[in-house]
Amino acid sequence: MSLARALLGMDLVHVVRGRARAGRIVETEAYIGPEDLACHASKGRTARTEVMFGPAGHAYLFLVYGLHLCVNVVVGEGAAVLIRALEPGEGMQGLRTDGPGRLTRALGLCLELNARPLDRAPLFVARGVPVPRRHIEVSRRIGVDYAGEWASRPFRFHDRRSPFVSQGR
DNA sequence: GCGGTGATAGAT
DNA sequence: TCTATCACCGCC
Repeated sequence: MSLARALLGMDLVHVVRGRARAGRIVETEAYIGPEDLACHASKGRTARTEVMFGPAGHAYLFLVYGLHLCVNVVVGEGAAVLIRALEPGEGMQGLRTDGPGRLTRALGLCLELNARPLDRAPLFVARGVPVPRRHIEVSRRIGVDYAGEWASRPFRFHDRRSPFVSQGR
């Protein structure tokens, strides 16, 4: 929860063949643990969700709808923060980064990056300028209507100054 | 609005 | 083995 706010303004960087691709995080969602029915960890500890129960600061990547990768920062105890939108930075000009599937494609991520630490290359979060609380807008999470009351919890965060926030509903 | 696509989890 | 489901996106 606090991490979902703290990640706003930080840079997500992927180094591919010596070239960095980077973007500033402007939209996140918190998935708070096994009790959260929208969180994959609500299935318990499985081969897929195990990484969310591991060390904080590692990556949780998964494929959704057979086409799109999503990237999360692991919090631990079954919790993680989904990165939903970036402002294109180094090596990302002209690419769309507004949306969890678009940004993983723009960064060139792949499933093999799952469970890797996010404090070193090839994929890492770099210090940026934190978004002040007054600029953070809070809303319900996108695309989790199946999760009952959990779908309406205020777990989505975005920088209201950014034009690169996703348009999902 | 609708369908593609494949990993996952649970059922059979 | 089989089947339903899915933290999305591009095009109609």
